[in-house]
Amino acid sequence: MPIISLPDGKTLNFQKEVTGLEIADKISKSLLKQALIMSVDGQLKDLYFSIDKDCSVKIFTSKDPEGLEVIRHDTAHIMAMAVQELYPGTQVTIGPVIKNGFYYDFARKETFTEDDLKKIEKRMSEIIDKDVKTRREVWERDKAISHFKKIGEKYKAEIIKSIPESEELSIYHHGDTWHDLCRGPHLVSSGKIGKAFKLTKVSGAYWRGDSNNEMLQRIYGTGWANQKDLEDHLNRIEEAEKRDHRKLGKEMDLFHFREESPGSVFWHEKGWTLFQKLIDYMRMKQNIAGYKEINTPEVLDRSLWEKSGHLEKFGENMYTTTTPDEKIFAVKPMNCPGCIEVFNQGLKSYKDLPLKMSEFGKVHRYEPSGALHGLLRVRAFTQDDAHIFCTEDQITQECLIVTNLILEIYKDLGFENVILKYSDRPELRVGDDDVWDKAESALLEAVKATKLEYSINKGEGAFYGPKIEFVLRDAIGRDWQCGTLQVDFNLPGRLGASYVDRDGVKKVPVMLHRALFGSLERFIGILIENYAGKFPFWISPSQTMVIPISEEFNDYAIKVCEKIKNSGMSSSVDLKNNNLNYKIREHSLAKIPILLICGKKEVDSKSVTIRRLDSNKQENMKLDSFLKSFSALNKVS
RNA sequence: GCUCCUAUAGUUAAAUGGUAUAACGUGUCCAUGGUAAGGAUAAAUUUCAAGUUCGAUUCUUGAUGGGAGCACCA
Repeated sequence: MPIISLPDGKTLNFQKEVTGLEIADKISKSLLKQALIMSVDGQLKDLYFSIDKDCSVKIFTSKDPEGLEVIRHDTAHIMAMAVQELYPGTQVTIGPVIKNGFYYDFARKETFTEDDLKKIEKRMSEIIDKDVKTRREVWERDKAISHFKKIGEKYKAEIIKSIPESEELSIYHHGDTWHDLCRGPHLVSSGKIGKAFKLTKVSGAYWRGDSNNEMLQRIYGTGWANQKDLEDHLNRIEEAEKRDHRKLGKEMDLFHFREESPGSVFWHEKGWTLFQKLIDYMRMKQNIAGYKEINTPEVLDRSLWEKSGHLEKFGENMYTTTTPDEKIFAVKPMNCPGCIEVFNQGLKSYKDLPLKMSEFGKVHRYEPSGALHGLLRVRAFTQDDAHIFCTEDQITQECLIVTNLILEIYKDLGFENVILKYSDRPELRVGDDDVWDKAESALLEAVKATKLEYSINKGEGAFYGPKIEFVLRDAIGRDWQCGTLQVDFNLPGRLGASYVDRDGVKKVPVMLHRALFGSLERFIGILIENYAGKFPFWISPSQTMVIPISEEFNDYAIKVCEKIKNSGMSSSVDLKNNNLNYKIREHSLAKIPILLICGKKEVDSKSVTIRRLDSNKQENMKLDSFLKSFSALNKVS
């Protein structure tokens, strides 16, 4: 006689075993129609799961995340079913729910084409229209393994072998012809899925995510509760495409890439201006924070990289170069060894610590070709790097100071939403475990002290120490990993760094590695996408454009432009033979924040009429007051 | 690096087994203008290498670059 408690506190009494469907029916007809899945004492179950004892039940619809997830999961199953119907001999592997949708990995000799996706979509639609019923069975391990082997599904058989003995093996049947090994739960029938899904792309993916394994074909889909949500999602993708920094970089004449040097940026004047502005800004902030800026060579003898451990642990990513007399040098992939060499000049005392040395160092890393992606992943980039030499006692405090600096800088650039990722020791590493213990606990303590949200990534630290990464959220809700802070008990010792402590004994300092933007190149890519190319006035690479209404006012326009430049802002004057409308359109599309129009009225009153980007309001002001108020805007407070 | 897709004026695209078309941009000329495209005209293009073919920009193979993922990662 189960008594079912509902989320609103009410209870329902039943005379005998009861299913989720019956409970929903008892609550209301409309809930029965909308019900997708339920939780029984917090555990998600199929709606036809039979309940025989008292428990609390919650029924989910497409409005709940749980409901949406099961819709996506079922869509993945129906997709696999459609694929196997259309392409016999295709093996199924795994098909999980992911953000915004799902995918399923298949093993098949022939490749899936875009046309195939359309055919699969159509077949899925037909299966959904047929509203085939779902049925769950529990199988014996051995039966399951031999069954899947027999029908040629060797991947499924392998999956079963890796499932712990203690777990129940459930098989879901969709209709009479198709079944899949799955943990579930699933919808009652295929009709519940609805039609708000779309297969989006097909690509390769390694079996079990391991690049040593064979490659499968992965079909991605997006799935939603209703048509509107699907459209909204597709619109969001379109919006993101409009902001693509590779597209905007070309349109706005910021940079380009070319075959001769894949993954290295050719900065154009405007892009380079942006780059330099960020460096100027960082320099100012770091000066205040007590950093000493240095610069070290880009090409260094291989012996240094052997000593530091880079050649051994990072060698696959390093460029080396041989001189005419057969000496081998490496192009630096990181700035740290060079920085330690600077630290090593002259005797250091404990009184010098913490010693903060910054470097805008250009590093080269031979990244796999498939990883390259515009400015976001390049082979040559400039780090806003710094190394802080300190004692063990100072680590936590220094980490906190760094974190605050990072947050302040992100905020100035328009990013207020920051989370942390903490990564501990990787498999491939230098240094003893007790040293790692110390480094990890000191850094984790600092992470906790920031009171920011953080996640832990096991085994993803640098080869010389644990790290935290700073992830910021942009204007359209995407997360970007930028800054990093790493605690290093290893490299200073390897490269012979030391300081004289209070007791007169030489000791090895701890080194903190930190970068705030991470890579200037990457950060600029993120900035472009965040602002859709419409930069805040102070970092905009072309801040103002002066437009005379006709040739008659060229002299005045030139004078205005000169005055703006003399006040430290950038300005150009458009003397071309086009009409005003044309010029306004052209420079608005070029995303110049301020246009200054000069005609008779302005000449007579020594004023300018300004037009701000994305506004058609005309603001007339005296030239002097323009210069004054906009110079103030030209720096962050 | 792996799988799939892809490569045409400066840019975005179109077309074809007989060397290519449009728009924007650029140059020149006319129009001298008040807040998102005034008019005319000219110049400019098939990634590279092999193969098939009488003939390849088009078909095939390879290389290189680019794209979507995977793996790797700032």
